[in-house]
Amino acid sequence: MAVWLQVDPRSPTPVYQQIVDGIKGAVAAGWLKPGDRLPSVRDFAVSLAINHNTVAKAYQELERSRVIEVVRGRGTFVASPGQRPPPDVEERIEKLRDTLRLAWIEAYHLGLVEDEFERMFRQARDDARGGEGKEGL
Amino acid sequence: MAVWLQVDPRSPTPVYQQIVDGIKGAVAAGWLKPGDRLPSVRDFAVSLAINHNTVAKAYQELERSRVIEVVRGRGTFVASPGQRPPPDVEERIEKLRDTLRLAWIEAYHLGLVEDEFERMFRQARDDARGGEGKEGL
Amino acid sequence: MAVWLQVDPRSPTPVYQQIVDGIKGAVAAGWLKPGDRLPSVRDFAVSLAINHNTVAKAYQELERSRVIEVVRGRGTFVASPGQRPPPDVEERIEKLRDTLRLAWIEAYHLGLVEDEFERMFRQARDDARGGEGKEGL
Amino acid sequence: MAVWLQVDPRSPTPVYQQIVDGIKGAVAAGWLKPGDRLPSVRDFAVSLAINHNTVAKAYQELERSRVIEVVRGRGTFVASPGQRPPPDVEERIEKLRDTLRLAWIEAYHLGLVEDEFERMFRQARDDARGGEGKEGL
DNA sequence: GTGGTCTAGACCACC
DNA sequence: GTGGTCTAGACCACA
Repeated sequence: MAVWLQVDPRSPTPVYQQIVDGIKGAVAAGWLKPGDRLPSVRDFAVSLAINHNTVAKAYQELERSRVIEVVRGRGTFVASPGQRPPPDVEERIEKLRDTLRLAWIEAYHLGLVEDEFERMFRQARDDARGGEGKEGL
Repeated sequence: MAVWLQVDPRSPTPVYQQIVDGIKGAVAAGWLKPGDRLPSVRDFAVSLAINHNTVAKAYQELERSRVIEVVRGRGTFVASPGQRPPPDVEERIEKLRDTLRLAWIEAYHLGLVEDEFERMFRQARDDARGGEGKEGL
Repeated sequence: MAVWLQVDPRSPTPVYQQIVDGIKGAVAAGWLKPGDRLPSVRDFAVSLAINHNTVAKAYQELERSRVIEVVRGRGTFVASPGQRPPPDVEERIEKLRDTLRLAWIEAYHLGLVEDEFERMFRQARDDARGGEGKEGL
Repeated sequence: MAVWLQVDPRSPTPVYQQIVDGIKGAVAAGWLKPGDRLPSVRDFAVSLAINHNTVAKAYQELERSRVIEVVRGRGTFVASPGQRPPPDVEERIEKLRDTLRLAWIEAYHLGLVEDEFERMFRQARDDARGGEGKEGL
């Protein structure tokens, strides 16, 4: 419960964003379930070897995304999915649509044919659902 | 040849990246064909109303991606696809794989079911292939 | 006498503040009348499923606001309105004035026109006076 | 253009929130107009005698509220109202409704009669519209 | 020069 | 104990 997330300070992706992605992924894969408690910002910061403000920023973003819920003075918990959808679902879906469009373009320029890319797409689904552990199947 | 690309300085996506995406997209859609000549850095900068350094940075990135070829003294041209694949294809494919994985995760948190997301994926392919004009079919 | 107040630990509003608001609201709506006895700190804490220190803090604040009166050894009672105004009325009125000013500003940024907002203001009066039960009319 | 906002570090309202409120107020009053440029985070921090991170946090919140727009590398500008409403308008309106309800309750406990409070409400509108300067009339 | 990110260390409110 | 805020100072990407 303290090694399931790693962070690369040299990545172009901001560290707080890596945490956001990591936790969203853990929830989607079923490793974290609604009601589960996340480490405190300071504990998490220690185990990730980063500053606690960075974790706090990630938690705030995750709360805005309705992935987690902060209970005053008690801690941070995984939210129940679908209960309160994020306020900007529409925009996020539009952004996701654009991400897919750009992915197709990138695939074209990397010389991937349609079949290959569709296989990659389905493989990515399995990876997102808990690759190694196969929890999502 | 100067209105097919628009750039939004207020977007969170860097302007040079918008140019890269725009040109990659135009090539993938078939609007730009191998051998077509691109505007000069300075002309392009003027018609996009941005700094020419920004266009230069985009062209550099596009050359590294083997999407365009700069012929000193003659101009900049769309490259033939697949001739000289970019040196870091492996890395780029890995990044693309990760993009798709994150997209599945995001879809989960936006409450999209598998069918919806797969439909979105195929729709994105058609959009990437020239949406309105249907050139790519 | 124990279900008319609910508290949400996940709300950004501190729990003790929710209690204060709830009791002030119940008094203003006429659900609680001068002389009515409030639950003991410990009983209230049990029925709200929270720490008793939190209830105690709420009661302290309510006493400073002259909404309730604590009679040592006998219990806690709803005070008679207007008898002993809180010592800092001026300050509180000034704060209320500022709240209204900020509300107008927020209304502007939410695109509400003057009429809409005034209607909302009057509707809020009816809500404060006991919404469903109409006791305050 | 550098003294129109003051900040009180001892206020219970967070400093970044004071900045947010101040700028929202200046826009609502007409002191700041769409397209106007705001001071850079660092300049503003100096003139407010606070840390630049605090200003940055306020700017990010204002951007989420669609009150300002950040143009990469160029600066921060007042947005055109109503163009892109904030993604969570519904929730904000609900919160505003609750604010008004609580204001009525508070008014009751401060011994204000209905007429007085309605006058205060209209006075607050005039204050929000640029009190001293009367720009909004 | 602009905003964005991060660190190290501090204080505070709340429970 | 929890998260939230703030400071001082640093580095980076972008235009």
